[in-house]
Amino acid sequence: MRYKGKDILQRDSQGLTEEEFLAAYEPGDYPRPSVATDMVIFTVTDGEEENYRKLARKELRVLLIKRGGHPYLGFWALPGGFVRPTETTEEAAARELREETGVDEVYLEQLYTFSEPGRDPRTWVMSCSYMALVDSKRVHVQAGDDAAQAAWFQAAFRKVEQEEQREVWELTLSHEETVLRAVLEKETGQAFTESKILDPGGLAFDHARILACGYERLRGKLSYTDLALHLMPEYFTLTQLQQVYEVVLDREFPAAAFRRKAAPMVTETESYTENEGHRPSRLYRKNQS
Amino acid sequence: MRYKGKDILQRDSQGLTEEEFLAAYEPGDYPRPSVATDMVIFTVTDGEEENYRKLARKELRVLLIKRGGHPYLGFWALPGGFVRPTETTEEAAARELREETGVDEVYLEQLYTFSEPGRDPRTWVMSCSYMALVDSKRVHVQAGDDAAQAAWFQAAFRKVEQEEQREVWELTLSHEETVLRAVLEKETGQAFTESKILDPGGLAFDHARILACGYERLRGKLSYTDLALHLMPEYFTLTQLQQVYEVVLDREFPAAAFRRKAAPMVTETESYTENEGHRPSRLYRKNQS
DNA sequence: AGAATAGTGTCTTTTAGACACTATAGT
DNA sequence: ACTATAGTGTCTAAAAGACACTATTCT
Repeated sequence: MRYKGKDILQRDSQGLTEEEFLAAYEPGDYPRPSVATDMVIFTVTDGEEENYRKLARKELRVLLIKRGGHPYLGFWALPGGFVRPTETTEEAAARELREETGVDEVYLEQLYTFSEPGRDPRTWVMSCSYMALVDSKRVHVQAGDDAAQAAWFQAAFRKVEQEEQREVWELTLSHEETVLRAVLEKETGQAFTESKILDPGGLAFDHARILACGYERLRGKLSYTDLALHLMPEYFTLTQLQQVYEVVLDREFPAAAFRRKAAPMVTETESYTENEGHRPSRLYRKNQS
Repeated sequence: MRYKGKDILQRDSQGLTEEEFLAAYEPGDYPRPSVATDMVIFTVTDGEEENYRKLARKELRVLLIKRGGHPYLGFWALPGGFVRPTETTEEAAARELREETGVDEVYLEQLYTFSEPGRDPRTWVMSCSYMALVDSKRVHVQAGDDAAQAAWFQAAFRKVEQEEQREVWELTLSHEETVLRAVLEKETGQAFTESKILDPGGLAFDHARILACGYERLRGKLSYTDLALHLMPEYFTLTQLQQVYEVVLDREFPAAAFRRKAAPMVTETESYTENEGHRPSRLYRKNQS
């Protein structure tokens, strides 16, 4: 008896108990979709230092994989793969993440399930998408089996047009010489799940929309959760944390107010940065728990 | 050419163009799950009036269907059904909603995709869940084909225990003589998507968890969006709107502050309530757009 | 000394809540 | 006149931003 209070002897209109029903059950020939997971994996890295005593600017990066087979051969795509019958979509995502980046035990959050019948030209494929936040120091990218090439693209996401009811957003992804520029349109007030891809900009499938959803979720939750801490290494300064907020939200914060707001979610340590060419900064860590 | 800038003549490692590849493509025999949608349909109705001149208290209600076949024969379940290959999950949800309640063009939002392999004892079934918000005046419940009985259950959702890292929540659903009481446990800070069902309380499958997710989403978004307006009829008073906030969030608001906050999302009309046994109240409507 | 960042104190502005007060139809 | 709700004005408290000022290490 799987279920508290369930009357296992109750019979249906055919006179069968549930046990008998399940023993006789044959999956009908309703059509079934393939279900894949696609992942938006975010990390924050240091950009170029301009000057020995200036701090390095932070950059938000996303992992993309260059497709080595049809469809979308040669296009850049989010890492992902098919879900197996013995695992949840989240376990599938965690498995893919481990295979692609070698990291385990990272923050993982389901974004949205995309199910437009024509989104994969091969067959009926739904994509259950996830967002992962990883500390760049723990990542070692490995090209997977079917991946021709994997790279961390610097990401930017900006509103480029604002009309009465309609907004146009541009997602720019760059890695060395390669620059991908996707353009999406959405209704004001609506989420990017309903957005229209005006230009996929070299991204495979509907991955521009999935990326936009990941960006939107990250930005939304940053303000009212401690999500940003999952992007930080074990020890970090409050200025580094502030820079992560600034690069993700694409705006600046006054230092005094930021420190007041950040204080309750971090724990102060007795360590300081050294040899930075200026006053040392106290190191903090995520709150215990 | 489906895709701007796509080089349709590029050949893969087998020497095939994408067109040739797709023509030759055979869906492999990877196992595929069935995908269903389950819907948390919320509405707000007037409770009993105690007194001819007192206002009726608002009640939050959820539509449940009594299962007429195995598995979970006789249990109460969320309305739902399987997704067809020609539609998105959202279209499937809208179709179910139309069949069950006769309403069209309502607010519909994807919640989460549940994929635990054992969640349906028949076979591998993922559930892409949706939340719908409908104005109770537009609803006419019709029992569907496979539904023995459909009913609007009054819903309440409360935290009943709070420990260091763990919270226990109780979901109470009542309709006439029937009272369902589900109990869920979750980690503090985590969402109900990851919660554990301690007692399903007479709800089928993992529907207690799906309901909890719907409640959580509704509560979360109420504070920073105009979601509540989808639960309102065309014309309503600010007090009615306030009551919707109060019944959903299970707390009271000071009227002056509430009216300040609500003002920007509604448009004032020149109509007033009549024959209420006290001072008439101005009627408002959702903002144009 | 000078550069660059770390960190704090305090003033102002904004927003949410408290609360008293006035207004008005219906019986 | 009384009941119950509608609606507003104003004070207070809390939080967010502005901004000036001090502190500290490395070159």
